[in-house]
Amino acid sequence: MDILKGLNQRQREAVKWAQSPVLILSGPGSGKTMVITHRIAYLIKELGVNPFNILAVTFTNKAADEMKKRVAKLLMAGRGSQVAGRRSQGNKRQATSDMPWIATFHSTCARVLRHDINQIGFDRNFVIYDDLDQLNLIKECLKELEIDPKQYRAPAFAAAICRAKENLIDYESYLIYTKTREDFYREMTAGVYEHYQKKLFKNNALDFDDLIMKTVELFREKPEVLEKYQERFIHILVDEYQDTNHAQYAFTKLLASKYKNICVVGDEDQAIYAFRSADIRNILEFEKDYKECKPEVFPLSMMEDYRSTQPIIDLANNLIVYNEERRKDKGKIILPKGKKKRKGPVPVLQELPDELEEADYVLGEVRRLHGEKKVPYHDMAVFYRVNAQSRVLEDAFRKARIPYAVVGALGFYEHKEIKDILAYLRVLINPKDSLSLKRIMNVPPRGIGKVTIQRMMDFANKKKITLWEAVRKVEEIKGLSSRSQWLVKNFRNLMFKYMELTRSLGVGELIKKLIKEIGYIRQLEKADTFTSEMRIENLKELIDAANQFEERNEDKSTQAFLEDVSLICEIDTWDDKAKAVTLMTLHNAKGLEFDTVFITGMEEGFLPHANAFREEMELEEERRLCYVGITRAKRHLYFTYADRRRLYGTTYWGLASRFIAEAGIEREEMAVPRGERFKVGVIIIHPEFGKGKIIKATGFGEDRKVEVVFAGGKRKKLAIKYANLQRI
DNA sequence: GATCAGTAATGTGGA
DNA sequence: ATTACTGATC
Repeated sequence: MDILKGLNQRQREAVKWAQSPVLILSGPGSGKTMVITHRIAYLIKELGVNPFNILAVTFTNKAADEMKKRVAKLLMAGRGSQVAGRRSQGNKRQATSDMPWIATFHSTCARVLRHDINQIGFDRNFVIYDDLDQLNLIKECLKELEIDPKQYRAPAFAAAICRAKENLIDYESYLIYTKTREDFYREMTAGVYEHYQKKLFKNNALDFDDLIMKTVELFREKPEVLEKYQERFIHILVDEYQDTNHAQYAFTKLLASKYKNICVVGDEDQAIYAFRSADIRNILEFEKDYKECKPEVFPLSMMEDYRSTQPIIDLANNLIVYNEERRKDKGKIILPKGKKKRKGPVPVLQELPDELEEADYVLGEVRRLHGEKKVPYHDMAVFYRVNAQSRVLEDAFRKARIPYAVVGALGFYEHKEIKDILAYLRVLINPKDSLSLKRIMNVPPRGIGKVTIQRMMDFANKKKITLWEAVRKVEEIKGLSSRSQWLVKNFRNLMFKYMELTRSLGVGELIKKLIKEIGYIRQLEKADTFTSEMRIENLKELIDAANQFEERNEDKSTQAFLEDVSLICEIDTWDDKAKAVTLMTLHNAKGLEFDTVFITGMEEGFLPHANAFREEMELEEERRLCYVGITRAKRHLYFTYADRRRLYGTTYWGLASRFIAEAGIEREEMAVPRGERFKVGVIIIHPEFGKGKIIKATGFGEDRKVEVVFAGGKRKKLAIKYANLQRI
């Protein structure tokens, strides 16, 4: 039973229980990844499940990679002794890989669609559009629908379409929905959505949300396809279940509906993606969904924390009880491992005059901890709510010559030069991709200007053919000068040549040759601007990445490479072994841990963010975000806020975040004037309701009123004058 | 047709 | 502050 070694009782149960759907509620630092990986290993080694029949879904590639590594390690250990006991569960025909399928939702769906999307009338060679491509395509739609892009913003349509897809609402449904109410704007959105979707189809492209939605569509429309995958993925595990949206929920539900061997792991207190339609109810109501879930056993909650010291755990617990939308059944506060309190330094709260001094303060502490406490740089992180806050911090780190790494901002694959080259690859694979074709036709400049491209597009629209076909038939286009035609023909020959080469060359070699032939680097050198050098470096890195991809993967095709890079996100490429302090948003911080954590910008309007003030639900999400931040810290934790903060060219006058008081981080100066006894954070006893904590306080003296959360979760507004409260 | 300069619009979080 | 778009100039 070596797989169970080193696990506590709860964790063992979670690993072993294979007879029903399983919900595991895992608090921060409770060994969630360990449970998932050990469960996978247990299924394979102890129960004889074929790895081929296991699917584990995560939200980032980084999490997937980490999980793969750990599973591989577990499977390697004691190899040989267990193999004899392995019983294959069907699917003997198919090649058995030693490793289960561990990947993100998006790449899992992409893979399914690569195989079977033709069954619902799509081309299997589709390309994947990122959000910038999406935005450009929507702009095209607006133009064609003659909607004034100044009056109606393209990003607003993009967001609406994303939200719709995340909830599995296709444009037909969206249209029907709008018909039931008189909403001009929604009707317009429905029109854009329809047009956008048809254009995607013409380009043979899918956007991110399509990957999930089309897979669900495929499963629903083709039961035989669904069954194929149900037989393939007999055991399903989902990580970060609290962050699944409706589409992802439907995907897992469909897959699991046959064998019901589904194990989901999550923590609603760490749900921070409602803004992209993650639905916290998925985890709150898991047992309703899966009736076979044994309520006497599950949910299994793991609230023992192996990560943080007691003072940090206390703050996290203090803060999170202010949220109402939580599962009430798990007595949910984090407990230190083994009931033994781990001592540690008291978290620090520091007020600063402005964002520059805030950065200086952080730097000072980084230096001190590095020097005095020997905390390595890579074990420290600075968190902030919005990406824009990173600039000042970066400057400070650069000046101080302390190594740092920013996660976020502009990702490698979002750089213009990289996107240009990738657009070439896309067209080579899928010439129907008119958006990418338009992008590269004159990059680097080869004399094919806007007018020429517009004429070709008009021609294509008139003849109902794609832009690429228009390129092929350029001789037939009237109104183009012979010079233009000649230039287009040259471009066409170039593309023909590379379409051939795509078949014979590896993707690394292909990119290298292509960049050279089109003179991309030459043109950058000529431009010799501030960024040229960096861009050339980036291109070299791209070639590198392609070569590495070929080394690492079985499928070395350009197609596979494109898919890989399309689905990479920023956190995936961040290397935590680098000897650098990490700067990132609170959203990116989930799932990570550091010895030292700085949470900066603890101000009303930033954390909680001003856009979250309207609804209690949104405020709770901000609180969870703060909770996530706090619980990343193993030992040292800092909060900073600035009285005055310049951002986006304006000055914001900051008030200390309400979360500071809620978490019970007190500074002397923060006490209410005239020494009010009943202030926020104070624990009281009420003669009728018992023990509670003050979460809001208004008025002074005789008029003092407080809002209290009582132990059972009840909230009451009380006047000090009448309610006989005792401080404890 | 390419390039540059000035103007206008925008700013939460992300696969 | 940065970027996207427009119009004027080469």
